Amino acid sequence: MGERKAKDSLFDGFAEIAKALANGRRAELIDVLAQGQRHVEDLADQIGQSVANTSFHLRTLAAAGLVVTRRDKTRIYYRLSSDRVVDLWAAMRDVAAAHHDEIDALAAAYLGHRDELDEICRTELVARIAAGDVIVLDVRPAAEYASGHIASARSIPADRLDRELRTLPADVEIVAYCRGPYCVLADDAVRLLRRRGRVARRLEDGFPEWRHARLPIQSLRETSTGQPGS
Amino acid sequence: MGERKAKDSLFDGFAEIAKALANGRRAELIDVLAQGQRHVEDLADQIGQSVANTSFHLRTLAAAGLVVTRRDKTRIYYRLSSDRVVDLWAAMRDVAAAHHDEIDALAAAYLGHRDELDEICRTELVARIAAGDVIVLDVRPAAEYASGHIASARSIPADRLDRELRTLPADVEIVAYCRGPYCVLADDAVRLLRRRGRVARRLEDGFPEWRHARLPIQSLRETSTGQPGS
DNA sequence: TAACTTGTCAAGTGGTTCCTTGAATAGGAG
DNA sequence: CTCCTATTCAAGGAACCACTTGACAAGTTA
Repeated sequence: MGERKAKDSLFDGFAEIAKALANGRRAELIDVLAQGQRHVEDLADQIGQSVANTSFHLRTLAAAGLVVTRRDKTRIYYRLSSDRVVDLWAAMRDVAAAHHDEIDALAAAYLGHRDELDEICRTELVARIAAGDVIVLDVRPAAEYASGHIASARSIPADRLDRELRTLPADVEIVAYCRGPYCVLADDAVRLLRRRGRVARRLEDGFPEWRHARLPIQSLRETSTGQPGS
Repeated sequence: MGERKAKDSLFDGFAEIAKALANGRRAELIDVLAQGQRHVEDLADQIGQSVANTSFHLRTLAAAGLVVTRRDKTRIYYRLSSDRVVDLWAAMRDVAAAHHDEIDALAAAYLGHRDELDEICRTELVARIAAGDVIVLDVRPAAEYASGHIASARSIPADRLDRELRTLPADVEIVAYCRGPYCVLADDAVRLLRRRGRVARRLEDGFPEWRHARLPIQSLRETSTGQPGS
């Protein structure tokens, strides 16, 4: 094999990784899987696609080595093959946010205006948790909370928040968080809480970034869920 | 616009970034541009493609915001739009090396066996440079050396090394470096130097990683070349 | 201004990707 | 063993992508 051809093949190999991420639906899958493992039907529902199509996308990701599977009873669970994939996904969002002009407009269209939400940064939240004068609220779906969440956080999925609001003490500030910087769940939660007269803010980014910063986390059913090692 | 549609559009936007990298030739372009700016004809030569096709690929990268252009006299120079793009490229290679089984085989086919080359790590090289008992050799093309190189390094492009060997003192260890972990230039240089009876090793990774580690660098023609700010 | 250089555009061809529909598997449950 | 459920496979059509060739555009130099 010629040197040129060998080099081309190697870089085609690198490009395979990018190809796997080069589709909006697969990007959404990575974003969901960054929260923890999920089964196919669940993922199909998350990205709003047919099960067949979702299965196809998952195989594409698996072929590129970005996700791996595990069977548990009748379900097949997919998860990211390592934290490196989370880093890659974060790097992609960073570049997109910094250099792809359209992204700002698209993010605004999806997320709405964020200026008034007063994000709280991770270090400040750590201090507030230590001081004990704040409630940390995980508004992601229950399965994601089970897979791993901020230590001492309480779970109220976004779609049940209005109903379960009464179970939250009224005189303590609430900090809501969700999947990451491009997830609406915490934004919507903060807006709802404020309409109901609570003092609420949004945590910067989301759970994967908190874990990446090696801040304290917990998970339910430690053995069967949780995140990749390696 | 529905929430689903807005979310899909946003993630399609992220996928645009990956699409730009989802081609081996474009990946090679990024790899070359990580060394510094280059003009189109030069880049076409580097990736072994026609100027027209190279121009097309460069526009694709530019549309995704990964590269920007600057005209200088009759030439148009492309460079990466920021260091974030270098990070993204590094993250991609990391994931590929860790999870895509094929990559190992392809890398071996292109690079040959590296075991015998004894890489030296960056921190060790910093100490050896301070001690002054080593020659650092940049074997990349002259244009890349001019755009930026390890402080105190000397430039002898790989294709001239055999002829200019005599200008190197015989009793000092030589450390060669090039573009990065997937570049053959330093490997070939070390092999050649050893055949000629010199003591030589290869630096881990290459120049972009050295710069990323914020270790001392220099460049010629500081104003017109060099790397992106931001 | 005219001639030249460099880079981009346009059209065409062969190949690949995405998503839908409907059928096939592979395990677990009864 | 048979049924059932979750997932995967296969076929097909519309859309998109890579690379070639040859023409065009935008500057620079004389």
